[in-house]
Amino acid sequence: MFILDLKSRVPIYEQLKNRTLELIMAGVLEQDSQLPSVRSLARDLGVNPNTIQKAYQDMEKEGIIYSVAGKGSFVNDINSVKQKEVGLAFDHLEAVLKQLRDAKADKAQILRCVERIFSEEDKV
Amino acid sequence: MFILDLKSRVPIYEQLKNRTLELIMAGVLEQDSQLPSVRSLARDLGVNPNTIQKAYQDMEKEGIIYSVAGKGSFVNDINSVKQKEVGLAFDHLEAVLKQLRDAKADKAQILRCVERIFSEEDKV
Amino acid sequence: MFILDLKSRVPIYEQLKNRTLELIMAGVLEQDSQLPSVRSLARDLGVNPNTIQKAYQDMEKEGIIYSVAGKGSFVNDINSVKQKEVGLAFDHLEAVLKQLRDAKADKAQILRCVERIFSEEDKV
Amino acid sequence: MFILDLKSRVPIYEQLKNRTLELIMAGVLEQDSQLPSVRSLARDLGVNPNTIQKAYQDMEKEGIIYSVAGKGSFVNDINSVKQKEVGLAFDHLEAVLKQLRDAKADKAQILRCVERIFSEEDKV
DNA sequence: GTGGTCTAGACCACA
DNA sequence: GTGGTCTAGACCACA
Repeated sequence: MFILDLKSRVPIYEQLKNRTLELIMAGVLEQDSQLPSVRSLARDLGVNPNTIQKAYQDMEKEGIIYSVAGKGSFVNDINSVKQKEVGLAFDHLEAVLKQLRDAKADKAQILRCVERIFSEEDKV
Repeated sequence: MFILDLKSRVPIYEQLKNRTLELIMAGVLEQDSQLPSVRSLARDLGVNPNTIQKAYQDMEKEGIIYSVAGKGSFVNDINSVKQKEVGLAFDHLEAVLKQLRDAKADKAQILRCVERIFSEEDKV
Repeated sequence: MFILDLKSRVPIYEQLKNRTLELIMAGVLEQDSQLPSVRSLARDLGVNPNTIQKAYQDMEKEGIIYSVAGKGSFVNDINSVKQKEVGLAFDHLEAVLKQLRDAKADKAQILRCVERIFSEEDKV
Repeated sequence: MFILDLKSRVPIYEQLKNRTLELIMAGVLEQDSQLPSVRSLARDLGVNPNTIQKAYQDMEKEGIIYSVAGKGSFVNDINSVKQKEVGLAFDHLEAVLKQLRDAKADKAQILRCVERIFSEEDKV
């Protein structure tokens, strides 16, 4: 479920956060479902527990997950997370569209791209 | 023409590269037009010459500009640069669209976004 | 393993890149093997860390190595590197042969040279 | 006869020297033939006369040409020049062959390369 | 510990 | 003047 690219320049704890968000957005991780413990995930991924810890702490600060002492970490209310993610994605969309417009890209090609992506299946 | 956000986490030399690409894509910097010299730009922006140097050398390695000692730095053949940039932008577009699709975003809203951006003026 | 000629007009960071390529081509540095850290190599060679950094970053951009902050620098997929290097060497060979041909050099002498080099041992 | 690549990183005065040597090696410039004057060549090439001057001075120091005050610059004894050039070319040949050998390149392919180059016409 | 960014400032070759 | 190389040393994020 969690896969890392150790060669990537993206920090491992960022990869963990991104992957968790992906799993939430895709409905794999549901509200209040438990995340693997810091130690077990560190062991499975062959990574320093501090790195997992940092990812979890970040996500807790951002309201994505919550921790219960002695029990573990759990997925928080999903709707607010989803809403924020979609908002960010629309911001990115705007930025890319502006870039394409300024580069005199073909609007029709962009529309075809939208149709194509939305007619494909989604896989996580 | 060149503006920096010193508070940004984006490295200064990256900002310079991005800005130069923007100016090229917008047609402000034309083929073989001369860029400000390393030292003069450093002075104008209040930045160390080494930082400008790094941006310029990066861009030279990427084929965006060419530098000749004793003469200055100049914009390279623009078509290949433009083509590559548009290709990258479409890659980004695809990624964002997939993200929005997986998040069950409204396709109609995306199409409205495209129309809106393309009906606005572009400013550099 | 790494030796510098400080008197040479060839920049130090270029010498480092060349030497690394030699070690890769000779099979001394294998895929994913770790290079000395920027600081330790700088100390060993009596050179500023920035100079090592420049060599490593160049090689990373050229796809020869990959660097991950906090972990180190490692040799990348070797086959593509080897292929490119051999291609370049053949280009050089062609250029030199043309020069010799134009200078009316003796073809037999060139062939003897080939035989001689290929009957010698290679040392790295 | 003299062509420059202003985008090249090779200094202009080096390009001038290389081109002059090429013309000598190809027999276009014969012994005691006169080179264009510093001023006229500078004008023709759109280059600073100091740059031409530097190339001529270098070549005089290296024994390739000689200057007569008030008359101009002339090609020196050609045999010694040719001999030195061929010597250098063989040094390059050896270096490239060693590189190819260490990279386990195919000797037969190298021999075919020799045959091919020597069966082609030479053009200056 | 690791690599990445940046400043300050020197010295070089070239035009 | 131009860009290119290098030193010395600081501070940062990440593992």
